[in-house]
Amino acid sequence: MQTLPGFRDFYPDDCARRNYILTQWREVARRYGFVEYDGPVLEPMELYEKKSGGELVGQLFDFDDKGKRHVAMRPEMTPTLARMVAARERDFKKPLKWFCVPQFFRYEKQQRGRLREFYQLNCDIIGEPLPAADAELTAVLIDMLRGLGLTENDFVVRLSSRTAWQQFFAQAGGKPEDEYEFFQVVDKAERAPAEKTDELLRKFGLTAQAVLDFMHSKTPTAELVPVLEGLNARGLGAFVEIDYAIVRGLAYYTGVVFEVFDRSKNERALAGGGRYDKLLSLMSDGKVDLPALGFGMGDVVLANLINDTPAAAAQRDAWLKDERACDVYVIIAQEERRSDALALVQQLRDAGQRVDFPLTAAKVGKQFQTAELLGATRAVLVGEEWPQVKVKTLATRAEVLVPSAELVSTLGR
RNA sequence: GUGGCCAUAGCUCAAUGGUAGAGCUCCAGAUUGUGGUUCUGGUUGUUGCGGGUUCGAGUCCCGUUGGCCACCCCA
Repeated sequence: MQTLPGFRDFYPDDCARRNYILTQWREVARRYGFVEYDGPVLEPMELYEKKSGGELVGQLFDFDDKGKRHVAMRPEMTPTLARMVAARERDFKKPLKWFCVPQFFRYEKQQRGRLREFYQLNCDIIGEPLPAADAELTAVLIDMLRGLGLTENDFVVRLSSRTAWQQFFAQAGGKPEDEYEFFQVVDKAERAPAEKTDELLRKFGLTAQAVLDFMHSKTPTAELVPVLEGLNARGLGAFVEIDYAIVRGLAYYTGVVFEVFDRSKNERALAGGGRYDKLLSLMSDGKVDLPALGFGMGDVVLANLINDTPAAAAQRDAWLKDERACDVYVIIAQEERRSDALALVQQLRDAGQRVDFPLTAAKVGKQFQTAELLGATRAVLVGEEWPQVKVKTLATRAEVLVPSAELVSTLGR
């Protein structure tokens, strides 16, 4: 039996590498004052039909449960977040800075950087309309990646603005109800042939050239200036660029939008997000009307980039080594000392040490080999020296004799 | 959802249509109280699965499942 397509087994090494990313995400989020929340993995289907108008429903893992409820594995967090905020909005001081590290499920064809199951950090700020929030969100995003050993040479945040395109469209005489269709054309303008774009834009009285000229202008709009200032003040200016080619696919973005790309261009987007000031109101049927912004960052593309960035991979490997399963391996050189050894094992574990030992009789050489394999930093040899034991530092091969009663305090240092 | 390439030992890969192999890993020993090196020996396969062509198929053909890549999409 193999795993379902797009799903992963996490062997201990894989699990440790995954946890490295999740741990860094949580640490940096907390450093920025974000608090963690979570919701159900399984949700009623209607929750997702409401927001997207059914377009994304084909990419859901959905089924009928035994109570005949139509349910779906969660493909994203925003609907759940909207429900949670709407239900208890008054309980929380604004702005809310919430994060979540959910596992998502999307029925898509897998390829590099895209599976059917993945983890995605979600950070959202709710209840703050001013650009200071956009700068703070972008800053935490940058520091997430810096914390994983990536630099401005490895990735770039491309900042853009839906507002800027709205104004561009309005000045050309476009109507607000045509905005989304226009955004879709803009989104594809760089990839599509100019003639095709011209044809699609004709009804709006626009040309491909006009759109591309604006797209490639690097002048920040009034909305983006304070965001850039906020990042420059933090010393993070080198990580961002203005790029109006970023539009984002979905309809609900209202202001600043951004995507993060690796400089090598080998990967899909590392993260994406932006402001969605109307969405909470839409999803709560007007119960709460709070401005909001957020981003999502998946583990799959990120892990690829770390693998292919030597400095980041080295930092991860150092972390993994530090997380190894075992501090002390207790070697039982004489089986008649096994119960004495077990007493020591228990004392060390009570003192918080990570301790392992052979469950069955084995040669001393084999036991050292196991200690080595488990990444133990020290071995404690229990045998003919009793009531003393030998403490050996495996890296230096240095041995000292220690009375067994003093072992815990000796190793505690 | 559409199209292209691929599938051989735990891993990386060999094998003109003619006896399925190598390296690494793993296990054991050299070494009965001392580990990463070294040496010796050993285990491991319905060649993804199901059909077909052939005297004979890992190899050719059809189907199927899975993987990789591009497009589509990307909450």
